[in-house]
Amino acid sequence: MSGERSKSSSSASSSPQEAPQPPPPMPHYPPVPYAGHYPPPPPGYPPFYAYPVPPDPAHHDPNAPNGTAPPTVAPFYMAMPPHPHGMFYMAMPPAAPGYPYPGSVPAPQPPPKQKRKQVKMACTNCASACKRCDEARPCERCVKYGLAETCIDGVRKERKKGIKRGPYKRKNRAGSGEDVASGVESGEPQAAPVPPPPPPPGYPVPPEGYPFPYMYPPMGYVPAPPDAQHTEGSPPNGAPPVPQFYPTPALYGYPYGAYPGAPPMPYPPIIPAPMAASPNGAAKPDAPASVSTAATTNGATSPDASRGKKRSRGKNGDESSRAAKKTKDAPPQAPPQTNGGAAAPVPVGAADKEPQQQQQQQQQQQQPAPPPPPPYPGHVEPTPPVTAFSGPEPRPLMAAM
DNA sequence: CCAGTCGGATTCTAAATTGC
DNA sequence: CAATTTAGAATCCGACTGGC
Repeated sequence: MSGERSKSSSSASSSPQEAPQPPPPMPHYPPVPYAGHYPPPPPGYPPFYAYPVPPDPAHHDPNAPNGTAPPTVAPFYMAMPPHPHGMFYMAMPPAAPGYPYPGSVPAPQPPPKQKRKQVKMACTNCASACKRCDEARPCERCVKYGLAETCIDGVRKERKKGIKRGPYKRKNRAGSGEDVASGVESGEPQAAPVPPPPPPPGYPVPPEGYPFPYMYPPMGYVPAPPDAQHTEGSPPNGAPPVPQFYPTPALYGYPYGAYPGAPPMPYPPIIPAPMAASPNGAAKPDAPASVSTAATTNGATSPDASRGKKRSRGKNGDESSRAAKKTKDAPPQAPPQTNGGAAAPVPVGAADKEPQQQQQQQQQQQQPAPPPPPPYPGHVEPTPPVTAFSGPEPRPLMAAM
């Protein structure tokens, strides 16, 4: 995208060849004075304790990409308090509009960009310089540069007439005028609020006004998902895979110090599964990698990356090029594609995936039965990098009842 | 650092079309 | 004829360069 600051010529600051970057260091979690056993105890253990994942060379996959070493002390896992049988709610804030991660932290919304206001007619000087003008004559800029004498309005070219247009496509107006009025500034048409699904049979109804979504997870341990991360524990020679279990994500699933929006922890190591554990251990290189890649894809999307500019300044393009630009009515170029160019860098798949995932999640939430379908109920899509969580403070991940 | 240059996104606005 | 849609034209943001 874009010349990316074609400074490459001026300052070969960065190495010419993009060497594979090591995965970003794991966030430093504070040491936890817990020396509890590992893996976690069965239900009934004391609430809220954490422990480091012990190094386990036996689980180190020598073939792991990037020579990923087995985790030594991080991540920390935090066990959650036992829940009363029945259910618990996982409080999740409603997804921000357009944010493909329902239940996660609202996307860091950039401050609403102020709409550009332009003058009806820029003076000739400003217009030629492509600079901001104002209504005054002489305009501010001309005064500043001593061009007050020549600060005059340009002449707006007459619009072409007789342009044929196709049939107009009516924009769906939500019927009421109020709608239109309010929609002007609010912008996107908001999807109708979806009523929370009723709790599964046998489960109590969540309290009035409780934030949706909530979960009715199975208690205890659930079978490990048929996830690539865990398939390696399967016995060889085609024997049926040994059922592997691990706690539900609510009981077990967030790194110590997790905060809303933190990247999801990889599936924890298999627990009681007899001698079968993922060679990768808990720290699949994907986890940190996801952070790093996401960081580059999302937050770090350099501002100019979206602009795709190519600046080829002709040496002598001074006024000739300018003239060429200003008289660009001459070449009947391809239609400017009014809106198309603005194509916001929206992750193509994301928008489409969102409803599906939501639906899937909801469906799964309505099935309290232990056997979870492939997409693990608590499965969290790789959260976008939390570059700056500006929330007041970590929210309780869930509220037990 | 500042001014000049300029590609292209954004905004404006008039012509074309629709609906009452 | 007013309202609405469309698209041509203008504005100007922001990246970039060169001079001081």
